[in-house]
Amino acid sequence: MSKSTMDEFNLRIYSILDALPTGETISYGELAKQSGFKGYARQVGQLLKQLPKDSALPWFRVINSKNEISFPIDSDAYLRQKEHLEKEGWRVVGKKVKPS
DNA sequence: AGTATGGCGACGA
DNA sequence: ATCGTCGCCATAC
Repeated sequence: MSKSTMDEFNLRIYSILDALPTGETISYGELAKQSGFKGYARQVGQLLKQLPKDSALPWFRVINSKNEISFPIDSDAYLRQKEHLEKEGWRVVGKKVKPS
């Protein structure tokens, strides 16, 4: 993947994520697919992990295809994501993100 | 150049 | 529901 292609990829991911409605979630793979880069789920993860902690983008609305938070249960990141999701009406049991 | 490591995903057992 | 195994692809050594 060339550098310019990557820039394009990043922009699309940001754009889609920015437009993702409150109360909704999306998977890494789905994001990748919608951006036109099917199979780039891991790259989505890589991109999101470099976002500043106070980013305006709803990074926490991105979970894996099994509807789980992709962080170790005891990590800080896990907790932060859980808080956010619950604040938007989800119930988080372990790693599972369930509708309330 | 080869290997390990991820905020992943699909499928089979 | 859970655990392996593979496939996937950029990054870091």
